[in-house]
Order: sequence, then C-alpha cells, then structure tokens
Amino acid sequence: MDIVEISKVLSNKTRVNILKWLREPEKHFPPHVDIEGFDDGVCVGYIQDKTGLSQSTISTYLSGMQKAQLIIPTRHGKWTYYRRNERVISAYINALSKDL
Amino acid sequence: MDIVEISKVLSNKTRVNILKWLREPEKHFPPHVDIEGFDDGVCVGYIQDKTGLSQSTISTYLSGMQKAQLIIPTRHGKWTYYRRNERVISAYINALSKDL
DNA sequence: TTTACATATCGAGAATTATCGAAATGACGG
DNA sequence: CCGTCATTTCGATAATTCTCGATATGTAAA
Repeated sequence: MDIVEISKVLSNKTRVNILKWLREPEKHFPPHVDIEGFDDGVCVGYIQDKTGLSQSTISTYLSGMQKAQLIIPTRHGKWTYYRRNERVISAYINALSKDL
Repeated sequence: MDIVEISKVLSNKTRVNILKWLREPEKHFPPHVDIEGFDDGVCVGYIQDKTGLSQSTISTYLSGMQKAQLIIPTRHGKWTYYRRNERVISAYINALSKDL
C-alpha cells in the first residue's frame, strides 16, 4: 500500500469518480448482459461510456488503479470486470489518519 | 477542500514528509532563533535543509500546499513559518472515508 | 479456423509537473 | 537609504502524465 502511488490515482477527477461509482454499481451502471448483479464489479465498456473518454484512456486508468491495488479485475469471457479493493482503500485512509 | 488538488500534493514523497514533520516540529527541526516553540510552524529554510532540495523548489512546494490549504503561513520578520491546517487535513480524510 | 468483439498495449504529441539557478521582493539592521 | 538575508517569483529545461488512434491480444461464436 503505497501512499504516493495511490494519491497519484486520486489526483484525477475521473479516476476518483470511477472509484465512487464502483461503490454502488447498481446506481450508476446498467445491468450486465451475461452476469447477475455486480459482485465482480463493472465491465470496462460501461465505465468508458460513463466517462466519455476513449477506450484506451480508460483502460490505462484502470490498469494504473489496479497497479495501485485499488481495484481488482475478474475476467468473464470477453469482458473484464473491475471492483473496488476495499481492503486497500481502507488501509490507505487509515494510513493517512494515523501517519499523515 | 478539493480532493483532487490535495491528492496532487500527496502524490510526492517529499511533500508528504513535510506534512508529517510538521506534526511534531520539535522532533524534526532545531529551535528557532527568534521564536519560542513551534506554534506558528517551521521556517522555510529549516524545511529546505531537511529535504536537500533547492530553496526555490521547496518554496514552490509550500506555495502549492498552501494553495490546497493544507498549511498556513505566518510571517515573522524576515521569516515565513508554515504550520499544518488540521481542519483541512481532517476534512480531506473525512471526505475520503465518507465519499470515496 | 475465421470472424467479431472486448480489452490491453503501443507510439506519439500535448499538457502538466519537477526542479533548478537567477532575479525580484520584503524585512530588518546599520 | 543601503546592504544583507529569507523567501518568492520567474524563466527554462527535463521528466512525467494525459489522451488519443492504431494495433495487438484474448475469447467466444459462427
């Protein structure tokens, strides 16, 4: 859990929004076609649609967020679903509360 | 209190360190010549010495941190002292806890 | 095994940040 | 007022990040 790396993720409005949206996917995304519920998160395409940015940009964002361990990918067929990694998110906030 | 702007400050190891040092100035800095205690924080020169970066770089850092309202400047004669703005720091952490 | 689709990666140009030395500002002591 | 010292601001260059379109990879369906 690297404070600087995570802070870099959070220093962009779109990426902060993605994290927020993923907290309540059912409120922010349509249901998936192949999958019931959002237990594994949301597919890349839906996130891209919501941001309006290019596919490659969003893929890059998500990959950086995953590198910082803020989100967890799961592959289902052609789709990659991303969900929040609550453990690391809490650890980050706790680290700030305690050490900052 | 702007999450993105504050996160930008925190996305640099030196700036995170400065915030940490300012929490317990007496542990990290020598006493000031003209002033008793650290109620108004620490002067720029001491912070610069501790980081090893150039004076102008540190001044730029501090000015960005002040713009994000993370620190508060006080002028005493020739010196500018910076101290933490606990209110905004807490607000940031609370906002993350609540909204992120 | 081709085709089609979702996502990832690559390569590039634009924008922002990092960092410095030099010059400007502001405050004090003489 | 002058010179000195602490800090800020300026101008420049290097490094990083942003963002895209194009291409590659992986998976499923035909």
